[in-house]
Amino acid sequence: MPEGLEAEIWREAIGALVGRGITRCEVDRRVTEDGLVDLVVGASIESVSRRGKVVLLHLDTPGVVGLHFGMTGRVVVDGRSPIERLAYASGADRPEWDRLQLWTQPSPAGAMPALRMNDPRRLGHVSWNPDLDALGPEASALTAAELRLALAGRTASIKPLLLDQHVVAGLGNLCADEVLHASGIEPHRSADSLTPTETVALARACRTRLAAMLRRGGSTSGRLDPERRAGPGNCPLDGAPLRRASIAGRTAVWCPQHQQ
DNA sequence: CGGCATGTTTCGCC
DNA sequence: AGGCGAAACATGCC
Repeated sequence: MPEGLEAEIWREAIGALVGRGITRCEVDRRVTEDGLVDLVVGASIESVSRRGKVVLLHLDTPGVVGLHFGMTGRVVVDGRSPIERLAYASGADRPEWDRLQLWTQPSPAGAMPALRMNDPRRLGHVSWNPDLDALGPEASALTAAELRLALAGRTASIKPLLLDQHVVAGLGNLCADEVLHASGIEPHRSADSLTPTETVALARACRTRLAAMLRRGGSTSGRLDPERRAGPGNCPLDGAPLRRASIAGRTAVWCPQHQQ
């Protein structure tokens, strides 16, 4: 489930913890940086931010906790899940899948943790002072100039490049298909074949489509999503049968009619 | 049972 | 050297 949009939804929800002190922390050591527990207990959460798909808890200690969600991670804040509809998790939420639990003062009702990250597949991780320098520009605010620079000299297909967080940060598989669909670019196209007009359109699609999908609930709320679920259906823009193929190991869905 | 999954890192091969 | 694609990782679900 988690792409940059889900990270943004969770960032906002975790904002409810700003000003609280961390009284207790339990982690799954297999996905947590060594020593993190001792560093966070006793600290207060000063702010919560996001970079790409990473949610950042800024502490007064100081230091930063980075939450990365992999493919199946999700967040529960004060016992509430900010995203209810989980395509891959189908609502299951077993205690043995908890990878991080934070208790705070003030605390929510009962003895429940204020923040819990639950991740069955364990591809997510919890880091201390994550290095964010290598990340590309933010997809949700991507300018044409930033995209042009990010793609300069690259010859690979545009779809896998958009998924590379060093090139652009925040896009996942569903959103990458969505912005290519919206800007009329075929996913196999090599980056150096894009015209200036296409680059402008693609950057704009990142801003407008991601904003629209965020309002509608996240990365499963794109125009392609209903078709995607039911098998590659028809293009919501022109009705042509959608095509599905694996590109660089990930499923791509596109419209052969208007994506050239 | 086989195949697939909203992600990242690592490994060979150009 | 640097970029690319495939494989690996770990686990649940259809």
